[in-house]
Amino acid sequence: MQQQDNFRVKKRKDNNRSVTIKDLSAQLNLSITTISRALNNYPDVGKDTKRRIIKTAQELGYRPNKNAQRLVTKRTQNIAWVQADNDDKFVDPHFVEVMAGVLRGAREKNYDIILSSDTQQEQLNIYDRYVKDNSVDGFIVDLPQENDQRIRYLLEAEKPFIVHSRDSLCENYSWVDIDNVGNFYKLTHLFIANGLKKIAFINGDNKYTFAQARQNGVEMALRELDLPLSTVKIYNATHPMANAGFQLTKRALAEDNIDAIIYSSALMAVEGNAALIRENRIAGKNIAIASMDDMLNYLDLSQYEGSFTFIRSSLRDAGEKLISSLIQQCEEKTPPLQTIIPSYFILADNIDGSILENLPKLIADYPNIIGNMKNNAKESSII
Amino acid sequence: MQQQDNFRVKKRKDNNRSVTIKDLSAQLNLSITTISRALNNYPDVGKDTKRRIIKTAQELGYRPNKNAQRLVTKRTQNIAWVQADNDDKFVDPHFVEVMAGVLRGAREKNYDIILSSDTQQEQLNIYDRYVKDNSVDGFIVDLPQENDQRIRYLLEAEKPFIVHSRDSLCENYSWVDIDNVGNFYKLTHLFIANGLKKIAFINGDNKYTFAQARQNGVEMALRELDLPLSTVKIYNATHPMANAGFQLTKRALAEDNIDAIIYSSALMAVEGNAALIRENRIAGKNIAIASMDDMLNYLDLSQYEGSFTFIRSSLRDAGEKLISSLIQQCEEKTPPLQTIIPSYFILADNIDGSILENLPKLIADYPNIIGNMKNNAKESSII
DNA sequence: TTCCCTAACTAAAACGTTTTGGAAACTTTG
DNA sequence: CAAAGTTTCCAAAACGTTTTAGTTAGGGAA
Repeated sequence: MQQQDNFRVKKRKDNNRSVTIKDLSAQLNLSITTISRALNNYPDVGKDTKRRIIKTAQELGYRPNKNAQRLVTKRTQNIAWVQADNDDKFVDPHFVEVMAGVLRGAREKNYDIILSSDTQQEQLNIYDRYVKDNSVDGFIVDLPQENDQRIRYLLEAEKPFIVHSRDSLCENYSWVDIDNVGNFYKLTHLFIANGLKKIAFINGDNKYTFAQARQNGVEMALRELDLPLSTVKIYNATHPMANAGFQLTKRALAEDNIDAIIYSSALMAVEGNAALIRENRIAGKNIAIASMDDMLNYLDLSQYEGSFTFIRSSLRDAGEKLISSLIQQCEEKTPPLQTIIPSYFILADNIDGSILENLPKLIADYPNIIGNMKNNAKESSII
Repeated sequence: MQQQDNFRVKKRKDNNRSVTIKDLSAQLNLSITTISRALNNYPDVGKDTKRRIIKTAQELGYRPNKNAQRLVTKRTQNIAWVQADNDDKFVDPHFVEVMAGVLRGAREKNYDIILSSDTQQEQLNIYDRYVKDNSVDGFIVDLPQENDQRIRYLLEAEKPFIVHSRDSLCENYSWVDIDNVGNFYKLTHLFIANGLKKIAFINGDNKYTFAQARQNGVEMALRELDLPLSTVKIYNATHPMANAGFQLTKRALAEDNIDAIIYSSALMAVEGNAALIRENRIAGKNIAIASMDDMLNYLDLSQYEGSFTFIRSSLRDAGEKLISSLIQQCEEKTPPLQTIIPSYFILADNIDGSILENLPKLIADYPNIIGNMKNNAKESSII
């Protein structure tokens, strides 16, 4: 045995072969079992032995072969994140922010993120492949639509997953979301209370539940105030972002005599501002502007603060929460984890926010409306 | 044996166990070897048998266990992409565009992308881990700096990799880049020939080689024209993007009596335009503006065309080329693959581009300058 | 008939771990 | 001193593939 050991150690440099547990075993004259158990912190290995093992493992640069580990443990420490790539546009730039959070959380827990993309029809095949070929432990699901097929698939397959945003049947699974209903409910109240009469709401693509929820929030407020739904005219950016902010703002200005615009994304708000300037509409002067602000690090909004009202929430925090909840769910069987990421209102100088504090309590049961009002009330706060 | 088979097949549903090659073997009364060889297109399996095997494999939804495959073949079909996450900012939004291309190319070849992030110091540890624990076949390296430690590490480790952009010692490895030197050389010539006297160049962070190359191109043109380097005043956005466009434009306007600005990124150009408007400087009227345009799908530039000059190049194409070259390199031992992605000039209405056609031939040997002029001359074209 | 060749198949080893089910040596207890 | 624990170690099986090194059966040539 000992001879073989030395032979092995000498051969180690050949052909860039990795150091294996066998090499350690040879070097240390210990069984493979003992080494494995030492490195995995089992209690049944002597203190000195353990120290010795760890020391030479480091010296030789030993790293357990992940694929062997994964084969036997059936756990991969990989999380899949499949992006939609329908047309040649692809990729919401908000994705970058979420990703930053996800990657950070993954790193902490020693997980890796497997990223891929495909058309909506093909996405399920990717899911299926990942499930069946054992390459991931769980999934991150993005931008759900109502009755989303990915959610159905994963529930059926009993694979751990977590959804960023949620649909209206959000009972059985984990998600991370903001309080879209409550935020836009409050915002509508706020604008109406400040005397605004005719509002354009430039929302995202209505096929996504986040956009539906925002619309629901707006309409809930209007109903509560006994105002016609037409008080807020809704525009949907069917392809999110690309130029929609500019074009839809132009349309909104042309079609009605509006005194306020609400944007569903800061990217659209900034684009739209260019259109406003051309029409001599100045935010905070002769028109009120509000926007969701997802804190995109590459889009500096400080020049707009004071004249824009923002609902601010951190996508990065959402990303970190997504991955940490998902990993928890992969490692221990937990009930679904559902989190609301807090949002804050940053008010334009000419907007009086006192109304927000006196808003009627948002109560629990709007059966067909996305958003659990109980959570909202306590989590969402105002600066 | 046969009894066991049936037992196995019946048990398949239990506990969500995946279908294995053994199940197929049992079901079909064939050896594991034959099944493996049939599915991998070996010639030594009968036609009928092969058909039968493929049929039942599909019926049972068999997918070879990736981790077992990876263990024995020592090939993972995984590519690592490690992002820098230094401070709490992180993530160049240009990344999204490149990613779209990379993911698309990966999907085509059935590869997966493993994405992770860490601080610059820690990144090498991630590389080292991936190499030693056998979890990837190759690496994508982003935003290199001069004498980049990641490149040195990977050359040393003899792992396949490809760099987006390049350093000045770009001989030994694969990269995909645009002709930064040539583009900014031409642009400078163009502006000077159009009578512009004092230019601000708002460049990226100078620690990256792409920014250095762009500066080199500008200075090469000035030297050729016997103009002082101060003709173009260079500003570096030390943290790329975030608000730099706005702030640096304000500074540039305050510090000199400039008649032109060159932006290294469209994001900065758009931000900067807001600052220009405040000073009553109108692009194409009383100031000339040029910008690199990486075709960010979420940033619509059509409203600026005509008054801005753009150097346009597709990051998505770069992404696709990156991954396809890298995979090729992983699968066959090839010499380094080096690609220049073409760039096109889109001229502002008031800019005369005829100068570009008569530019002195860019010739080969600028030893300390990034960019191989031979490639540039033939690949870079003009619309 | 015998020998060789080819086509079609297979048993067993290997990949590098973890896990199972002990065994040996040493300590404590009565 | 024997019995009963404890501590520390280990051989072998298992994970699910691919690959190596064949074997078997059948057909054709001599």
